[in-house]
This record gives sequence, C-alpha cells and structure tokens, in this order.
Amino acid sequence: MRRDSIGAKECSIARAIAVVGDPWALMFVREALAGETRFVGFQNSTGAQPSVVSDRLKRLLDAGIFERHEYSSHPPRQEYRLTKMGEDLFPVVMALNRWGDVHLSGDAGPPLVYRHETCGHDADPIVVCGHCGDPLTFGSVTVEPGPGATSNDPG
Amino acid sequence: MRRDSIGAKECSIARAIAVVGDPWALMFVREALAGETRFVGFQNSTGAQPSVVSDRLKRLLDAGIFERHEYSSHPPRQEYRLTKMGEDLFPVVMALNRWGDVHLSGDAGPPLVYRHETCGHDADPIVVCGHCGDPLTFGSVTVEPGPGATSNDPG
DNA sequence: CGGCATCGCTATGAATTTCATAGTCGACTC
DNA sequence: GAGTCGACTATGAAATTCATAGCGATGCCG
Repeated sequence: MRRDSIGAKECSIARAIAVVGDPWALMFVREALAGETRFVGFQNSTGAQPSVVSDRLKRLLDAGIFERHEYSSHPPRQEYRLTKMGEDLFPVVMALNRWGDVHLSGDAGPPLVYRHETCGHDADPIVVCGHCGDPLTFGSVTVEPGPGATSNDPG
Repeated sequence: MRRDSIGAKECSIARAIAVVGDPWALMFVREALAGETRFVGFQNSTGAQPSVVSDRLKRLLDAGIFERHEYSSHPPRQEYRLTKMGEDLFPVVMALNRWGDVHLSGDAGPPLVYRHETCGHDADPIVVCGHCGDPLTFGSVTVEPGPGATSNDPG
C-alpha cells in the first residue's frame, strides 16, 4: 500500500493522518494557530523552501483547512487563514505539545508554556471524555463499529 | 531547512512532529494502541511494505516509543510493545480521531466509535485545561517562553 | 523425511518526493 | 531607475519510499 492510500481506510484516525500526517502540514497548522497568515511568514517561521510552502498550502487549501483571501490587489497580497476545520486541529496540536513537553523537553522544562487566559493558569492540556469528564486513558476506551461502517475493514 | 531539522526548533510541538509527524509512524502507534505487537501484524494492518515496517519500527524503538521483547526463542519471535512514552500518545491519537470523525466522516457518521468503559458512553474526546477543566479553544490560550527557553527562537 | 507455510526480516532497483538554488513578475519606494 | 519585497515557479540533484524478491530459521502435515 502506498502512503497516499492511508486515507482510504475506514477509520477516522487513518483519514486524519492522510491529511495532516506530514511534518510540514502540522508545522503550517501550528504556525497558523499562532497567527501566521502569509506565504513568506510560513517560509521564515518553518524554514521550508518556497516550493514546499507552495505545495503544502495548496494541499491544505484543497483539504479545506486553509482559505485564501486577497487582502490587497495593489500590490497583490494573499493571506492564508484557517477555516473552522483548521481551527479544530487546535486540540491535536495541544495534545502534541503536551506530549513533547513531558517526553522531549529534558531537565530544563518546556521551552514554551501555554497560558489559559480564561483561568490564568498554565494550560495543562488533558483529553477527557465528553460525557463524564474523566481523563481518557489507554485501556479505558474500547472500539466498536460506528454508523459510518460499511465493510469489514476494521482498520 | 530540511525536514529532519524540524526537531531542533525550540518548541515541543516541533519536536513532537519530528518524532511522530509521519503517516506511517502515526499509523503504527495507532495499531499498537489497538493491541498490535508483531512485525507481520503491523505489515498487514497498515499495508506498509516490510522494508517500511522495518525502518519505522527501528526509528520508533530509537525514539523510545516502542520496546522490543523476544517472547519466544524457539522459534525466535519478537514483539513490539509501547513504552509509557508511547502510551502517552493516546490523547494525540484520540484528538486526531475526533477531528476525523467531525470533519472527514461524511453523512454516514464515524466508521468506528470509541466507548469509554468507565462511564459506558461514547468517548467524545475533548481537550480541557488541567487547572480549571474548561475546554481549551483556539483563542483562549496564549504563548509565553517557558523554563526551557534558551534562545530567541520563538518557534 | 520432504514440502510447504509462517515469522521476521534484508536487498535491490525503480519511482516518487524533497531540497537547494535560482529566477520571474508586479508593485512600491527611495 | 535601482533596489526591494511579496508571492510564487522552474529545475536538476539528492534523498526517500515503493514494489518485488528473497533468505534463514522454525513448525506443521503427511
């Protein structure tokens, strides 16, 4: 199977991976969540080559994660804004950040902290069950076929 | 900048992306969280070629996400188990699943549902602030330098 | 014992993707 | 009118990934 067939699997995780399971795509979403909107901005903040920036932005536009607006026609200037779909990747990025803080930071502690403006504390992002509010842990969750299941492909 | 220098950035998200920001790596973690442990199992469930399976398992072992155990010496049989570090990717995978359910499932609904055994309901994974318990949303969180910050690289 | 299957890989060359460098085009700016 | 900036495109080289094939050890079946 080729990498680009991953999204054909009957699994939301595989489908999500097919769209954002790419280092540059994730970096671009991260930058956009941090406020970046311009071509050159993505180029500078991620360090990617312009050809890579061009390609990824196209893919992310196609996927519906970014929208392009021309905010000036003289001179022609574009900005790339996250759609609702793109903004909804925020929890994914926060979960990645949390994992990196815990496992990849070393003794010095995390390089950046995220402050939850609502309560004023550090945002310690944890994933909880939407029904009971308890943290979701490996082992407390089981898998079943859902309404969108159509085949016997359990993966 | 090359893709493999992403992890050098002073940012937990970038570091996490450098380790698991790869379609196959994420798929392998997903399968492992679902209980897969064997070489051929990863090959079948993900559809990846053996050379890719070999390479990814090596990288994930190096990264400390998997551990290898020989659970039988006659015949020689290996199993690949998630470490604590690997299990801690569970929230990331659940966040991806949630995003895929919401944005990539189409009208039929999600192909798989995850049940929270503790409360018996569907696990609607949401990311909340560890301090106040309110959902973390794009816009309610700001970034500051943390204890591990050493340079003026804000990325 | 011979033949076949399974597990856990490795080898190889072709196809694809990514990288680095360079260049283009329009507009603005000094 | 020379330089610069934003937003890209072009190109060939380098690196990665893919598909196919095969290997060595073991077990199973008759």
